[in-house]
Amino acid sequence: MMVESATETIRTTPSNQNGVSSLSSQSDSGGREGGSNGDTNGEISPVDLLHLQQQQALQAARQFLLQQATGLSSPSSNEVKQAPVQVPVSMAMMTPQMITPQQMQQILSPPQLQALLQQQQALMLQQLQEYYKKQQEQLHLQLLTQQQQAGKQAKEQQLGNKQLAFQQQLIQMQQLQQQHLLNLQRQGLVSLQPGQGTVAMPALQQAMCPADLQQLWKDVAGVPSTEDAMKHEGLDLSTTSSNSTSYSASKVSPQITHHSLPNGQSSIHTPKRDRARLFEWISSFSKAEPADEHLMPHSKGGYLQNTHSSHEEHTATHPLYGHGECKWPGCEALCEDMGQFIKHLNSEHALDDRSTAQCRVQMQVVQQLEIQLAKESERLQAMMTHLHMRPSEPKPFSQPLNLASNASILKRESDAYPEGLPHPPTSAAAPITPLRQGPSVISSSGLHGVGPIRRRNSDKFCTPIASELAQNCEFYKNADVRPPFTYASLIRHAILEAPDRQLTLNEIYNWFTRMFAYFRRNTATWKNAVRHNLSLHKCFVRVENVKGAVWTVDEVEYQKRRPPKMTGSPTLVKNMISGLGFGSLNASYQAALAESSLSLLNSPTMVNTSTGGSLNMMHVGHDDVSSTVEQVNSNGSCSPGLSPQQYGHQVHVKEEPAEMEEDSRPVSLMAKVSQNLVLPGDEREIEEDLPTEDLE
DNA sequence: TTAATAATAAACAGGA
DNA sequence: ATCCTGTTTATTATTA
Repeated sequence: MMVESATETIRTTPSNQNGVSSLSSQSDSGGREGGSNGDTNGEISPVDLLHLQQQQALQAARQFLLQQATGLSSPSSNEVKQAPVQVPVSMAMMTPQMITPQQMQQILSPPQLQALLQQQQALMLQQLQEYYKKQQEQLHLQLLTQQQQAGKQAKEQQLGNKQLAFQQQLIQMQQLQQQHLLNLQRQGLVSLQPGQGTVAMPALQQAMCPADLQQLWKDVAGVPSTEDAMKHEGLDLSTTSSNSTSYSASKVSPQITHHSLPNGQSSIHTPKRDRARLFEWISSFSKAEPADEHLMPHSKGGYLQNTHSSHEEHTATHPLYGHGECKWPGCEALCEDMGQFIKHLNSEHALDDRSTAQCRVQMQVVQQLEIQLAKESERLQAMMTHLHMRPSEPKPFSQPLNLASNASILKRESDAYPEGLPHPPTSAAAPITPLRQGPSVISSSGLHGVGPIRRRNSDKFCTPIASELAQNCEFYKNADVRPPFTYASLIRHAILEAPDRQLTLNEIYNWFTRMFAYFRRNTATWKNAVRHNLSLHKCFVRVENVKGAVWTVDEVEYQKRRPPKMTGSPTLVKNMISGLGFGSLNASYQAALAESSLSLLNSPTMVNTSTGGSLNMMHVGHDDVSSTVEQVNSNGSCSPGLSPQQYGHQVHVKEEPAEMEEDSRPVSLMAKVSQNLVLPGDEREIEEDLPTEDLE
């Protein structure tokens, strides 16, 4: 299901590229495959299923991460010129049957790649979880049966042994499952960038809810008691088994158990080998850490290292020690001083299975929290966006709009945003793209990563440049990928990002090189293009300054030069709306839209007379959703009442009231409308795919 | 097929 | 003379 939605994106890839048709067919089948697998989960061997999906996801993931790694492994200083990492693109060489992850990566925009990966991984994890759950239940059932039978037989020792075996199996399952999950994370999710990380790892969230984690902690903490009990051969099954069961019920355990534990012997009983493995496991994280550090400064690896090298540090403070007690999860042992704590740490939390398992869990907790943070951040952003543009947006045509329709707009948007799906980061900002010309962004972003290219699509209607940039800032900074934006939109963005919304040519250059690795080469080419754009487009206004000339943006002009195709009569607008497949769109809303576009047509003077905030806000708002947010970022002065002067002087500098926006307004409206409309639609699709996404 | 748009290349001018 | 900035024209590709 999720896979399908991901491939859906691919399927709609533009038909102008050689490999596209092949892509469609390929992804189509892939989508079906994934879907059917998901449905027949119970029938097909889960291992096969996982394998298949893992391969799909990981293949893409690997490629993506590779790209990231190459971009990020080099000194990440913005100014450092990076060796261009270019992926030779030859779509023509693509055979219909062969879509390499590389090509996928090139076709998909970073956010889309992320979305795809996340969806696939989410799917995998979900299915994994389901499968594990089944296994767990089965096992538990068996255990109970055994208990009953054993009870009847009244053979205490045998019972003990059997139960012990199951117990061990349970524990092993837990561990393996955790490891499995973590492996998946590591392969696909761990190294995502912070910005992108905000949308990453929903999969884990699906696999675990906070309550699970809590329970998990208890259970993992409970492991030692089992261990001890087993050592004494006098285990208290009633407690331990229930513990483990409750854990496993929510967590699951793998069938894989059987091959790692052929005779049901717990790893606890083979400490040497396992410790070696554990150590290896842990060090793998420690080693992996440096590379990822700048991506996830708060990464768990550091934590792990801290934990395990703590005895060497002996500093006055210890992250695991506070208020006189050990802060090791689930420990809370009282330690009078640091020395005692260290002692306790070394004795109780040495490198063993339990500690490692707890570490794993802690990692998951951290990731869980990161996910939560990401979701909340996104929600905040959506809220800000919403509050930002709403009050101003309806103004120009507030009369014709009744409250109800306004409310419906509001609702749609607010419904759409907070979901915090992996996809939305970009799609939320570029809602129009997926449906109307969905793939355009995709194709433009990576398809021709090198050389002279034509790409402008994302700029077509509502440029999601701000949010896209915000989301993938790091990506573009480091990856030698051409940003899928027009020069004009980039320049505009650069200028608007400036504190006083004006930049010299050189500053614009610097912004380009700072923000995009791609523009750190071929400087002559793109600089010429920048100059060309500045001169050519009326939306860029040159203002003589004391110290030279600066460039500003005339938002009105910028909006004017927007796609002419979408302009037209309200009927057209209406038709388009219905044509977009929003059958469910309520009629009054449509009418209101049409009407509002009319009112816009009829009141072109508003544009000029009202240099006030509302006008500007409208433009800003409609242009790209997050540009309002972006203003918050760029200069703290941004507020719902964005000072008109900020645009005001620019508007005045170069004003051509005569030729009015007979078309620009409807365009703006359309863009706005599309955002409001497509989002929900987009949302619906994804919602079906990720039913458990939104957990709260 | 056509028109609009964008990217690219390049010629050119003026100023520092 | 050279570089930077800015304007303009031409060509080509893409898209609707």
